[in-house]
Amino acid sequence: MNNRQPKTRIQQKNTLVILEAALDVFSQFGFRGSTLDQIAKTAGMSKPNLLYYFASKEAIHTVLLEGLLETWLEPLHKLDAAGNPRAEILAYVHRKLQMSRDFPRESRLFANEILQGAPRIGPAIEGELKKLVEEKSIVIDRWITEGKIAPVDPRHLLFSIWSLTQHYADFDVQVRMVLGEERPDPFPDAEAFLDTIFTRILAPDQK
Amino acid sequence: MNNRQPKTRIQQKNTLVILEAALDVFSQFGFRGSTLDQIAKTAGMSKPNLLYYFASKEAIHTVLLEGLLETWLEPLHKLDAAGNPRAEILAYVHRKLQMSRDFPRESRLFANEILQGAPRIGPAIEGELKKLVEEKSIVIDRWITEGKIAPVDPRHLLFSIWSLTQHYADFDVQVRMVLGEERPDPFPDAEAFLDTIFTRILAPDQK
Amino acid sequence: MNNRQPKTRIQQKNTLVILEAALDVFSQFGFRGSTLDQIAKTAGMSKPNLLYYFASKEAIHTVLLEGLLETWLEPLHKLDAAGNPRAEILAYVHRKLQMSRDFPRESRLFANEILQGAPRIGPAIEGELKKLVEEKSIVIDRWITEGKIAPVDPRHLLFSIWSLTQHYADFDVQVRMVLGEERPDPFPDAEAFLDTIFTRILAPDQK
Amino acid sequence: MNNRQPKTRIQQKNTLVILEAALDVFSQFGFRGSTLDQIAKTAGMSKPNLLYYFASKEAIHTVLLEGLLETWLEPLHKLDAAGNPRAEILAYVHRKLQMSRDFPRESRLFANEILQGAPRIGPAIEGELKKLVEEKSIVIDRWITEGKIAPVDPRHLLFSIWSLTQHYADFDVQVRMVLGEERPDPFPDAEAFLDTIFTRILAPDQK
DNA sequence: GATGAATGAGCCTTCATTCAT
DNA sequence: AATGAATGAAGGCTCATTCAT
Repeated sequence: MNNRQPKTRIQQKNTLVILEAALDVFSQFGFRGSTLDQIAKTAGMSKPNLLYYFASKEAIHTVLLEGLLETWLEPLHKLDAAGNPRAEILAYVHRKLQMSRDFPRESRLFANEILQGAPRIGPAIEGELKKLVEEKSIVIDRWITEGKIAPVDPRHLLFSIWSLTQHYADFDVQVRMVLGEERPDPFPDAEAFLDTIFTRILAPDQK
Repeated sequence: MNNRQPKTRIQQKNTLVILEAALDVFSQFGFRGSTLDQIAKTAGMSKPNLLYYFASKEAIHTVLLEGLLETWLEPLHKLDAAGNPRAEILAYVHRKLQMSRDFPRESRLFANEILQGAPRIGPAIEGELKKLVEEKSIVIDRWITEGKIAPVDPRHLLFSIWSLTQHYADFDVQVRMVLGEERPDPFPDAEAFLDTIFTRILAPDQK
Repeated sequence: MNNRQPKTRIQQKNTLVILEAALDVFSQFGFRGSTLDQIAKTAGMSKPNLLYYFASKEAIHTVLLEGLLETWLEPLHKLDAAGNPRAEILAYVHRKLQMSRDFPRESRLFANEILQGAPRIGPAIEGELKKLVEEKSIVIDRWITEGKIAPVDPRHLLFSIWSLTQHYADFDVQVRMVLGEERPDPFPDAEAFLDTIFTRILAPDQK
Repeated sequence: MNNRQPKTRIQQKNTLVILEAALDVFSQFGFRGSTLDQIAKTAGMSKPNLLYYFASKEAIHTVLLEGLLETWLEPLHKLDAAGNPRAEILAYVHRKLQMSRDFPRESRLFANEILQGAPRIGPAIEGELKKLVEEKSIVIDRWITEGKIAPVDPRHLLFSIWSLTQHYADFDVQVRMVLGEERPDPFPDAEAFLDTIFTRILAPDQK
């Protein structure tokens, strides 16, 4: 069963069920800390049946990671050099925060991979991500030169967007524990907060 | 070896060597992804000897975590309600960034624990950390009321400090990969960047 | 599919294809070292389809073995008490060598079974084969008494014929490796050699 | 535990116990047909303890095979070009038969390896064994030229010695079944038989 | 007549832990 | 204070077999 394109409906369904379960487990415990038993149990399937659909534990993990970086890059791709600078950056912040809300497990899967030294996704980071960051940094630098936004290191600006938004996915448990149960959903406040601070950071007429 | 206070020098030394090695390993692979073999090898010790000093794998991990939150809270404790508001907050940012530079493994150990759902450190977060955040939030809120800093959600302000500074430890691999080898040390730029943005965020006379 | 007599042509064909593939695999790796996957792949068939034709892995093996001893005995059966003694024995040697050339896999299947302690074919050996050897030994002993061939232990004579001829099937790999690639077919030389030595062994007028 | 030279007595003992047990099992079922469970049980040890002494199933098998070819070649090495031709060859036959009697499992281990296509010992056969056979074939050819022994293909003569003697180890089960329980030890008769036939084969004054 | 789907049992190996020295 | 020796439990993966279609 190495077919890239599942044929029957049951195959499509089970492949998705497995990936869903694996995302649950890998995003929490990392590759080495996760077991096929956990994934199988979460997927409601026997362990050998898992391996009927994927060749190995590694193969499941690889499939999950393969789609990940692309998904991760996409919001940054949309940053439009021709658009309004501040609006563009704020929109990017919003998109990233939206992803943390909608795909927190993917964010944690990524965080786990990086924490472990990016053994699998490293090449893609040194390749595609680095290239994209350089492209967009040029755009941001131009915006600064044109006086559209306040001067700021474009690379670290991007890092700050990543860390601030992904924090609400990766450290979700901590955020909720600290906020307490009276504030069950941190995202509305987070969105307002990020809006405020990036507006201040980028406002061009400052000293 | 359940003694709280190691007696001989060699015991003290070995205890430290083990904790050092365990920090290396746990911070990279998480609790479940790490093995005693790895720790023993890193510590240059036999596996049974490890367990002569600590009762179990769990025990080593616990000792590491126990000291951790305290270390993590300390810079925030120092935030002085009587000091200059902006200077106090910027100093806190500096201290936290300094910790990311000097103790990146501790930061990753913490990140791993949170990613896994904070099974061990959860109570401390819901207890001490939450309480401290509430205290300091009151201080910050007062500063805002007094017009010393610009209005901002104090809790999310703290989250932003944590995420922005810890990012340089937890995602260090990614940061270095994206910056490339021409910028071998990201921290000086990071410090300047964080200084800039927090100055703008907190500047009181904005709209 | 427990029918002894396959009905349709396609059934007959597939049964043969499976036995052919199984012979390939079993003769090389023995019963326990062989897998249905290997056999199915060699047969160009799915594993469940294999088991549609044969009840189990064991069943395939049994069918192969059942026909085997009969095939193995047949050349000895032909040893004619009324024929010319030396010619009869030499003809038997020839027939056995011919079988090593034409059915090496069957020979190796047999060798594997014996090496493993003859768990399945044991009874047939203690029964039919033993009986046949005793019969023919009496014939050979008579020939010796009559001075037609030189005196020799008839049982060990038969063993020697078996070992010398089957060696060219069972140890084929070694024989070819030792002879090297300049002598691609060992059988012509083997035939001449066996002819020579058995002629000398049986020549009656020796001291 | 990859030390070539076991240090403690218990290590020496256990290493030997394991190799002994592994020889039992591998010689009967081949590499793939054997399980660590069988070996562990035979050795009276737990499976993990086996792997404390040897890195893997493969490693045990390798150690067994490594010593094997050397042991197998040694009797042929002793074939002395300066000795009495017929006596030398008969002595070689005796030595080989003696080995079949004393080390039948080693013989079967070798047979299994060859039957499976010599995947591990192949190189040694194409190397050392082939070279030795060529050397000794030259010696035998000289003996023939000098009229000391009857003309015969020297390579096939060696094959015949191997097959005739090893047969009493590899096919021991069959030999004993055919001879029945009245003749519990086939070796004395075998020795006499081989003596007789090789004497006749090599007698120089024949036509 | 054939195959996709599924699994209990087993296999090799690793792991945390224990015991004896 | 330290390590060689040992193991029950678990982990990833394979295998023969079954079931449904």
